Amino acid sequence: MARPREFDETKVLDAAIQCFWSRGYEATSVRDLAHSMGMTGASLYNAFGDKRALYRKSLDRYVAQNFGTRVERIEHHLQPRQAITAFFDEIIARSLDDSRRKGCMLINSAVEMAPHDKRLGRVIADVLLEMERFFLRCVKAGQRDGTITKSQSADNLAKLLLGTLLGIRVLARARPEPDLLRGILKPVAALLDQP
Amino acid sequence: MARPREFDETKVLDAAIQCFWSRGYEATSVRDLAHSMGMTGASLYNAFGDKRALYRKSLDRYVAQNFGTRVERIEHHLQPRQAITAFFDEIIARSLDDSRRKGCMLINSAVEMAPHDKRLGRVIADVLLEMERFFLRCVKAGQRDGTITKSQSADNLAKLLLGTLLGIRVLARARPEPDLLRGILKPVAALLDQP
DNA sequence: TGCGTTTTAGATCACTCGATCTATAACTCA
DNA sequence: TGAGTTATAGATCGAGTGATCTAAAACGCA
Repeated sequence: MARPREFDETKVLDAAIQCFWSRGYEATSVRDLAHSMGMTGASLYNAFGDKRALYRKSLDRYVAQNFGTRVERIEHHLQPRQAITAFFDEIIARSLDDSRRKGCMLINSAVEMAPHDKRLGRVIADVLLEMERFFLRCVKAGQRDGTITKSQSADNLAKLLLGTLLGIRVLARARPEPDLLRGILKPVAALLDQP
Repeated sequence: MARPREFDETKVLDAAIQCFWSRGYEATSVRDLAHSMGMTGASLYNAFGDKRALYRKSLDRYVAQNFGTRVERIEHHLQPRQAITAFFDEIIARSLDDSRRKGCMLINSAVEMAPHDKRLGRVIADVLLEMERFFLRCVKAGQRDGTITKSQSADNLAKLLLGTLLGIRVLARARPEPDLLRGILKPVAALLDQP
């Protein structure tokens, strides 16, 4: 019983993601956002609250679209050891095919926002914990079916995989060299495969 | 034959480092900097050029003070395998004893600045390459004296150590948990020690 | 068609941004 | 001491910041 919105919320959120993802939070102005989202500042504030709330919504959607779907797709279609390989192959391919070096928005957030915004910091930490749990499920399953080494605890191997993921993603922003990123992964893979 | 500066360049640079380190480049204003450095904006511009040039000088000094001296100290006083352990022990201790979660200014720069500032990006990439070379020297020496595995190439092991370093440093900004950071390192150490 | 509601668009708020100007103060050397 | 040089302090520049206000436009329902 009132005027409906002229914009598609998911579409304008995707535009906001692109802004925040490539420039970060501080370097993105509300005018940049409004222009890219095809709306005026007033509409933006009316629909999303303030800049920080818009960032939170953008990050939530980014995580759901990128991490959520990928984990589900990989975990349901591959054996545990292959799931880990596939996950990292995709990450490395993404990092190398990223001409603007945007990296991963979640990890960028972990660096720029987590220490200064308590609430956002918790969200980010939770997602990183989910990632660790994904790796942990893969490692445990792999240890059960004999495709992953039992020489190290599943907990520590999962933590190593999480750390390796962040390392690759961050390093790619400054040194997006195929040999470097793949070289990091090789000893890790060898460790997992060790009898 | 003119009026000498009233400030100590190294002291005001240290103050600038603290600003940029804890808040990042974009979120730090020139007024923040001038206040922390105990000088006016005009003097700041006169002495350092502009904000970006000041950031470069701050980062240079940060790297020289933190990375340069640590590498030299560790590499000259310890055996190669112990040097790697000591390096990471120090990094983890630093990450856990960092109540404001500032992390590593160089790695923060790699995320915030490297993709958007070509010149600074090269500087950062060069330092990361130096770090890789430090690890490479340690690994090669360790492989020679039998304290580090030869099951993996020294190149890849050095890359792994660099990636692990970045992973730990970034993860600590969102999840500064002792078990997590130490857990990452354990499988890496086991891999190095493998016969 | 008019009422109530909500979203628009554009102007504008006070403030802060990086950067600069001017005038004064502080020094060296002749 | 006075000429020349440089650093200082404070005011201020235009542009841009996040956020808000007002008024017009677009709907559903009576």
